[in-house]
Amino acid sequence: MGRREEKREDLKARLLEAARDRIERDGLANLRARDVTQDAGCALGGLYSAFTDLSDLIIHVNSTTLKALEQSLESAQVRTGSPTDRLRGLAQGYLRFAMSNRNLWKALFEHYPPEDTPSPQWHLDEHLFLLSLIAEPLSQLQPEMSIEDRAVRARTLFGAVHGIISITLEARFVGLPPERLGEELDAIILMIAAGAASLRDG
Amino acid sequence: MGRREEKREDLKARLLEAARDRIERDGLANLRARDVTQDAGCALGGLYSAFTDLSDLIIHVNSTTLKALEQSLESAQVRTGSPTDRLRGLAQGYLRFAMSNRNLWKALFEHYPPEDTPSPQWHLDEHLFLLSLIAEPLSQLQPEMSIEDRAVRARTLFGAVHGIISITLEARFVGLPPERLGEELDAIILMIAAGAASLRDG
DNA sequence: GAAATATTTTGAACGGCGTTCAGTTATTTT
DNA sequence: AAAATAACTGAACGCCGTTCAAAATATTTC
Repeated sequence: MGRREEKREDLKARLLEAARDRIERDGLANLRARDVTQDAGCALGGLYSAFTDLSDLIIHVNSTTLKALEQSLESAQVRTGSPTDRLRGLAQGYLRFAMSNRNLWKALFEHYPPEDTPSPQWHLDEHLFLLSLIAEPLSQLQPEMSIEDRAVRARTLFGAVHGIISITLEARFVGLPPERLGEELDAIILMIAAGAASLRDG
Repeated sequence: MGRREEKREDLKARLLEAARDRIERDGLANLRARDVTQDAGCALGGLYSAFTDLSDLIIHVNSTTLKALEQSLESAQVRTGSPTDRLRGLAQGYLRFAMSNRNLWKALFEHYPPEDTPSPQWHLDEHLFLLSLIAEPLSQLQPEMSIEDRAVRARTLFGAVHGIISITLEARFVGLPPERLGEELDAIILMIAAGAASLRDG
């Protein structure tokens, strides 16, 4: 029987859960290898038999966070209504997720892998669903745009929405009053959609 | 004579310059107290007589970067032309500064002070010029808006522009192709301005 | 099932880091 | 010039991620 593989997978799962819980509770900056391995019930070195290093473990936590975000955005009714309303729904859904999973969400962007080991391609690819969710309503809003241009524009829109949310929720320097985040986000999407239509139709 | 104060100020200046150079060359993540003090020609402990700690030194570097950004944005001809063009100029100026001072610019947002010592108020206040630069053309674009709402909206616009630039220049996950950053930024500003006008005028 | 072999788990030890502080040196005061 | 005061020095501390020889455990062989 694959008794060995079983235990290995079990250890990975326990470490993943322990790391996730720690990040959720205390934030990524307070994550310690010693804490995680203690919570997972293994020795310090065990981390390095299950994962490459702490960065690899964090990437796997971020991977589960991205899957939860994907679920959250797809289960919202963002596939109905006008293109503009769908974009608004996406932005509000992203905001809702960020607010109710703040530390996990922040960890998505706070973690910098060591310079000699960039994020693996499979993890980079996990972000693409975000862009396809945006690109779809965009194709109705700006049907004359090429697919490539739309892909670029989807990234631009994500950057704008993410930027507004993150300067506020990271609570650094020039953030908005949090209670106005929702309306401002909505206003910007409305302006962009209206502007796109107005520039398109002359 | 104030020989003591002189030397103290001289040490501060040397440390500041050394830290700035290191950040500029190698990025904030590679800044080391031992490197900085060696470059500045003092012992390791000297850092802690001139500044509270390394975080304090970084904040002072970021302060000089903000002043340079302010200079750069104000010397650009962003005080002429239509409100929309002024916003476009600001966004392009911010982009230009970020690209030609990438590591210093990144350090503005990469540095997290220790949790028990948040950024001092004087440094938070140094960011306000950005908002006032934005708020001014905004007051022409949306004259019916209250001052408070405009201040909030200025933060929103900054977040959007900064977000688009930073997801690209930080080269993580969902960035744009860098060569299209300028045009996308411009397109978004144009859409927002056109959208604002169109929603305002019906 | 026992011995031999292969694999995993363990945690003390390592090197690098920011920070401290007692001892030393330099400056100012009397 | 002596005393008083401030500044500078760098070895030492504590914390961190990571390694790896040794111990524990699992698997294979006979």
